[in-house]
Amino acid sequence: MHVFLPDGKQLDLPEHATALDAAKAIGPRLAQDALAATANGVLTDLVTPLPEGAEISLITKKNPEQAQSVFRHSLAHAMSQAVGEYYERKGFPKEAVKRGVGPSIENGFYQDFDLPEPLREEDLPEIEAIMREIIGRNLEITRSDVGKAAALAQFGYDPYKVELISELPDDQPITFYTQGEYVDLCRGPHFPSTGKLPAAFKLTSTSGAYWRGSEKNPIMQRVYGVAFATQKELDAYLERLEEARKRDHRKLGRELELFTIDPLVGKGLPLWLPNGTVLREELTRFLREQQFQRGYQGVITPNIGNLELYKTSGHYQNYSDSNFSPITVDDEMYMLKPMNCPHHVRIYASKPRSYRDLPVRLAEFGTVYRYEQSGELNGLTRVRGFTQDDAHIFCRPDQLKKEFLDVLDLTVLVLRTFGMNDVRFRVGTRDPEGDKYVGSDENWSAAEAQIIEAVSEVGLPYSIEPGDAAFYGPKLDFVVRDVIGREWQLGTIQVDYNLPERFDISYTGEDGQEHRPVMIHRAPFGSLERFVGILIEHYGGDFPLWLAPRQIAIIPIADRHNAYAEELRAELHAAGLRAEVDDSSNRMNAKVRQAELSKIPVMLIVGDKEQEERAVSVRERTPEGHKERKGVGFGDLKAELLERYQTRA
RNA sequence: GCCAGUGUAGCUCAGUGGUAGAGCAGCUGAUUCGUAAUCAGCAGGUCAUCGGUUCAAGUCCGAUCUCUGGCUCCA
Repeated sequence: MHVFLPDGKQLDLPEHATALDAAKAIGPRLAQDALAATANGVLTDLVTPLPEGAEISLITKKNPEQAQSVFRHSLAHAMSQAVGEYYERKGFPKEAVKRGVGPSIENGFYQDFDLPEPLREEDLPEIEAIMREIIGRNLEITRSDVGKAAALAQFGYDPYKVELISELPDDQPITFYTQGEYVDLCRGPHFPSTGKLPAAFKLTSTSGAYWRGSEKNPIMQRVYGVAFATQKELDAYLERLEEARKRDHRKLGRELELFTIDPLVGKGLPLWLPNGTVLREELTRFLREQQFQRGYQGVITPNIGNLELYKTSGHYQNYSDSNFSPITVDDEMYMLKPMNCPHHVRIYASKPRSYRDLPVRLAEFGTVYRYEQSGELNGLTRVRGFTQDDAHIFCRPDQLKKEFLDVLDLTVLVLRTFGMNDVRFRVGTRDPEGDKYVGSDENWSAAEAQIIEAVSEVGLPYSIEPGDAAFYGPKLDFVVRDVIGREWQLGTIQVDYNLPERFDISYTGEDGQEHRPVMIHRAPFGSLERFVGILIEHYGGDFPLWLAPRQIAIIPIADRHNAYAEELRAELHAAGLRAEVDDSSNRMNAKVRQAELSKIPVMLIVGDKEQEERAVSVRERTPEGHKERKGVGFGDLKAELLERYQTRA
């Protein structure tokens, strides 16, 4: 057989040759240093036969980062072996440890176990030590092909492996990887020996995980690890985690007094504190202005509705798991509203509509309630009661695309305003196998095509995710990546041919006939709770002036400057700015520190000099630290701050 | 909901069966100071809750609740 090297040269090799054979043919030094390889761009290891005519490239200790998924996978095996030895040392027989899957993942790896007794997080350092022993033993990792019957016999004690092996085709050999005493069913690829695995790894956490990801299956114990080619990369990753902890909106939410969650009020039901309320009101004001410009009309609807409303809309039947239980009032059943759309449809239906009236764009900051599983609740990002920046556009089919593009434009504006430039679009289409969908195939296909056309016209990156659609129509979600690389799903736009049908709404066309409008559901922020949660982490609590709940701290140097400070405060306040005076008996240094810790973007320091000239000394927080300006005229400064506030700069 | 962990003052945390502690925040007093902590004093607690073991429980055991990390789910 023959393969091709990266420079295009052909290399002749014996039949069933592996990447190691290829390396040996090139030189003994390369064979020594080789860790893994790619064949036709796909990662493979040194012991798997190469495909005939493949373009191959060897990965050595010079570029181990190219084989990340390979060594992470091998580290999962090393961990799996270490956990086995850990329980053997505790006196359990070898068969007591049963294993699920153990793949490489982003940043590391995990392995699922069925253990004789639970593993605790404090046991992880010991497992890690055994892993390092296994690496120290420099065990050769070998590959072997076994027949199905032999494989079943070998893993007879492990029901998970038996299940996996049984599902493999009968006629193909099953591959095993072996290192020392440890054998595992595995497709590979793997590093050539445990001694060549990088030392830059760390076991981070344990968790429960259902076998094969289904709630109906038994729960297994999962151990997570992170791993990189070099210690430097591992350190950088751990630092990033640390940074994420500092930015955690739950921590900042408490420190900056933005919101609180009180178990007596109810879990998943956040209370917005005065500072957080300022933030939220700035956001809604911003969006209201935009919506006004774009021809939206505000509406207000109640927080509960007659059960019949949700039966008509289908929400009651389709989302029974996540609705709050109905309440009986007199002889009727009511439910906390899980969605605003049924109410908005009834507003549309409140009078006859002509084709001349369309599009009708109804907007509401509408609060909805959904039963989320208790284990899912998380700060502001996952709650049971939240307010959507919701709107429903009722339009003629020929207006759909224009309306859709306008919504897309609004969404992009929103994301840009908050500096969320790293965004991608996710088009959720039908799952071809699914049966939860309502409406005709024809309408679904039309809507899916419209969305894809609009998104590609805007020219932003998008992916198509079959099965991600809502039950009533396809949707477009926006996923942003924050400053530390995490992805968040924010707003959504959904085309809906179904609700107009279910509620039998119509408009009178030019031809005098009744026609069915199309609906667009859209929420650029998604939920205000979640958006604010993400915004807190995005800015790390350092909000731009227009959003900062506390914008200006006026710091008198001594008590005799308090009156002047108060005069400035009143004037800024009258202009609509949020200013406060720190008239405590602290020294100025302490007042500056207080303002810094509260992340107040602008400090005005006033002493004798300033008071004399009706000036201020300005200290502003910047990403690098702070910036100082002395002797700035107060009138100029007020104008400057007002300008920045009003333009949301 | 499931698995594991966690819970001590408003916050951050110490307290390994024998008298509940510290720093910060708060209050009072003194200090009036030029760009990240002035000093002193005072007050603050059913150690999540309920039950058990013990002469004695913040500490050991059980149940419940909260929160955390995951899993599953997410219109």
